[in-house]
Amino acid sequence: MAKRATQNDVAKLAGTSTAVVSYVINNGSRPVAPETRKRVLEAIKQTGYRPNNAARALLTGKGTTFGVVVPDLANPFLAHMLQSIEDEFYDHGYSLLVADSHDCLKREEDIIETMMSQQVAGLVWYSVDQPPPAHLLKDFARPVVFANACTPTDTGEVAGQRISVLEDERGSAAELTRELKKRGCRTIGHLGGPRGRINSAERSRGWFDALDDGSDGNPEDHPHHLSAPYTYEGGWQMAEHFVNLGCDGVVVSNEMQAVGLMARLASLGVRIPDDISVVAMHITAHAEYCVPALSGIHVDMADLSAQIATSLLGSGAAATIVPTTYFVERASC
Amino acid sequence: MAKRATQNDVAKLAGTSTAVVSYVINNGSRPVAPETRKRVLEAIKQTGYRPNNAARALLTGKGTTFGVVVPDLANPFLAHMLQSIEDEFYDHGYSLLVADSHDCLKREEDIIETMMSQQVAGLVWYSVDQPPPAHLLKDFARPVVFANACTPTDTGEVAGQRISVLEDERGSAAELTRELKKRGCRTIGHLGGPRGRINSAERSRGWFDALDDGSDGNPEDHPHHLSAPYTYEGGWQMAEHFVNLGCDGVVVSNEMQAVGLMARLASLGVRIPDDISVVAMHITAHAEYCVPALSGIHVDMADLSAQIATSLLGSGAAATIVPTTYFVERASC
DNA sequence: CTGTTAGCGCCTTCAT
DNA sequence: ATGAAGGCGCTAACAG
Repeated sequence: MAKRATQNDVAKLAGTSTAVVSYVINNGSRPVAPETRKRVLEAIKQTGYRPNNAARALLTGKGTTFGVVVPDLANPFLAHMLQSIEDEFYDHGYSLLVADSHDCLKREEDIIETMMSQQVAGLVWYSVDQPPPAHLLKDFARPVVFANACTPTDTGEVAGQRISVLEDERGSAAELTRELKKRGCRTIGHLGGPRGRINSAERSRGWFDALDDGSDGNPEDHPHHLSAPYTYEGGWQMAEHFVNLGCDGVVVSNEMQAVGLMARLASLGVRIPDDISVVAMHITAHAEYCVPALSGIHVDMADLSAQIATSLLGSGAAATIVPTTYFVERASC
Repeated sequence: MAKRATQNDVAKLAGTSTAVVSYVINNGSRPVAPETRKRVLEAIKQTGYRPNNAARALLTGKGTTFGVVVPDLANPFLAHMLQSIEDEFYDHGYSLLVADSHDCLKREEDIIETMMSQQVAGLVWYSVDQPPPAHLLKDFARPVVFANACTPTDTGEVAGQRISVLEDERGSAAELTRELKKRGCRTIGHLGGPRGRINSAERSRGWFDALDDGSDGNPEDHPHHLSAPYTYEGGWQMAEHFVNLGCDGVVVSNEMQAVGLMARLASLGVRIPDDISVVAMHITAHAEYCVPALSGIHVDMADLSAQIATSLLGSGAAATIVPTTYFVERASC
């Protein structure tokens, strides 16, 4: 095992000191004579030297790595988000530590702890529950983005900057409902996520707002409201219920659910959109290739990740991020 | 910014030395008096101490992080693979550094370099091209899994252990083709990945084997062979060509392509499987919820990641991994 | 402009 | 069973 070359090796070969090598690497931190720089670069090439990030992180207390925590890597929306964020951070020379909480609070806790241990320079946290257990971040003196905040997260007194992504999920769900109404749907149901989650509740509330059918109280208690996990299977299971309820339109809170629901409707011989229209929150490229193509709310992910990167890397600018979203009409409604 | 507690703080509070704290953490590296251990654990809790992984990595030269490199995080197959690997490594207390090469060689190179800089303890590498540019790993004295090796990767003399995932893609593609024949398909086309990639060529070869129509030469030159990127769009674009070629069956080399292809066929009014049957390589949970449900080759991902983790963590056991695959029949054929 | 030096937090001999 | 001390590779002072 050929040991990896160190700054020392390079310095020796270039006939200079390790400090100068450091200056050359961190291009521009200190002026270096062009001739010396050249010798150093040559020596680096010769030895195949690569800086040791662990050492740098130890010294500066700040790694070149950001952490990303999501509840389900196999969810196309989150996969897309991850990809987009990775892209952005790659451009800035940072790496990503990625973890999947599997929608489990206990595991999420563990992951956050580990990330802190790993000296990440910051965190993107798509939390399982809302509001996120921000106390886990106590004296984590690095910026954190709450990727699914919905509502400003009260983080109290903390060490590092805290940024919330404030998407108007309620407004979007209402918009979807109105789009269905506009197309003549009379009985519009809603498929929400697991009960008790605040972001799911926001979407239910939006649907309820636009329904405006005179009913009152908790949207989740409305007869046309159903709940399921954010999975294909979840949507599949609920499809028949909507048919039985006599719905001619469904607002689905998640793309995976919508795909499962449409597949089941097809197998039941229910026509989309003739018999039932379907629209969904947070659709991805996948939606365009459903049969029929799925309509719904799109998030401008490139824009969102750019904003996330900016706040995480920049000097503590905006404390909230508002994603750009828009309704995309396709054949499903 | 409350500075994070160090071993020193813990030692002081427990009235002992940092060495003992270290012993306690690395449970069992050295015997510690039960009573002392208790005091130390108490002090850890009090101070909120968390080991600094950067320091550990610097000292031992080996981090608690593994790298994963894939060409497209938004590809459901790869997303599933990533999730499965993450799961496995989480269980063993390791974190994952994830990067997306975007199917770009230049970027892949860069990523590999970065990962080495980050002192990863090993690498899972789903390479853009085949064979992978293994020279990038020169004197990387850690285990590496070539996740899409197809054929044993000749790595010459290297520092660390090199493991190849040898899936019989050729055999699987042939199996798919035979399944279509069995169902009465007469003119079976193949949609391959980008030309020139060896793993795509393997699949084409398998289709060609089973076609057995007396034609000769390079499968990619067969009139019923088409190529497209591994995307939804790629499949969509090619659908009409297969219709024009008079195909009544298509073996698709990738799930995303298959989804795009089926969507386009539906929009053309072509019935699946009555007019054309479709089968695909490397399908995921998604396939079950296509309309119609997509048939194809499934990879036992839990098994695969377990094997990957074992070889990466274990003491240099198997140098090759053979994934378990099986054909799943659904409505698309 | 360049060299010297002092640690960052941790683990691992070597003593005790 | 425990403590003291050295050093992993690097950067940030501080000299020159």
